Amino acid sequence: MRPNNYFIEYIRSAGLCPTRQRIALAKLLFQGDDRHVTAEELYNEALSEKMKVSLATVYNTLHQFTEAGMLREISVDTNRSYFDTNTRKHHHFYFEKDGKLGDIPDGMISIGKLPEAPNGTKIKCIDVVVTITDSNNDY
Amino acid sequence: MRPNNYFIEYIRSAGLCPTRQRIALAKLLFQGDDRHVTAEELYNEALSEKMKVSLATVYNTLHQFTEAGMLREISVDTNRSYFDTNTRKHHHFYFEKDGKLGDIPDGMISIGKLPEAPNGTKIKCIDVVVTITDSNNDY
DNA sequence: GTCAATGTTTAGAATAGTTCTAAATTACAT
DNA sequence: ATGTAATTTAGAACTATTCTAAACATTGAC
Ligand SMILES: [Mn+2]
Ligand SMILES: [Mn+2]
Ligand SMILES: [Zn+2]
Ligand SMILES: [Zn+2]
Repeated sequence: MRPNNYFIEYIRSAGLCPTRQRIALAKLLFQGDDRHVTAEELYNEALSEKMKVSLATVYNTLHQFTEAGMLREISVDTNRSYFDTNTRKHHHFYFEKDGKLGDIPDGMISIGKLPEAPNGTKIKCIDVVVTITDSNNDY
Repeated sequence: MRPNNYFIEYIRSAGLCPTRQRIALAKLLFQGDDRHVTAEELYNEALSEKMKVSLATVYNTLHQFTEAGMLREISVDTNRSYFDTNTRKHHHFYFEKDGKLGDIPDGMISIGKLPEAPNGTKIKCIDVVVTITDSNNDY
């Protein structure tokens, strides 16, 4: 159970004002284990904890935290964005059935040599997604 | 320049009726080199070739072709779906600047051993996306 | 060929996730 | 405390996509 101050300092050190909403959302995000959330999920958690925060603020905050390197945004499903509290290098399982993401520990997957990025560009990131499907839809 | 009949047979062999719209879209998709298109792009191509087809049909057709294994759907950007005419195993560059995809030939990347899929599930596919960014946004 | 049955297309409405707007509120340096 | 800049908010707007249900095309039997 981290002290309130931990979150305030974390937000401040990212160059953002530690507002009531940002502190509360940071608590939901960074209190426990690493997680993969959608905006809507986080908003609903906030509501059920009786927090006073708007959906727009949840979106703003998720993007600001991402911009600040506290979160990573992941595109696996074209319908919703996922935000990952684990910003270390790692890859993902995508469980199609329930729309959940799971981490694949780094080292579990190795990437061979890559073609060079064209001149004037550079590789920003490499994302591996292993999509998991229910095995009983294959007859 | 493939004959009309080629497309008709291709569509038929996928278990779909070779309708005027499906034939014309198949021509746009499978006439030349492999491509990565969005629904909107394909629709605009169709319009500029004076084809009579609706956007809903473009979406329907892309999904039916995907279902039938003629296309592969790719999620790199949460705002739009890409459809790939190359259904062989291969991975992608994503050029963030212009929203274009490029193929990474298979063999260029190697994936190490993976954790097992949980019981009752199986691995559907493994997708690697190498995001390329303009190198001048890094000071 | 005709015809019925089934499959397909379509325009436009609807949906859903996300972003925008501009007014109200809050944070914080002085 | 006060003023200024940053933040939040409700709701409207936006955009990609899907749905609806009526019109139309394709197919296979005759
Ligand atoms: Mn975003
Ligand atoms: Mn789709
Ligand atoms: Zn993760
Ligand atoms: Zn491809």
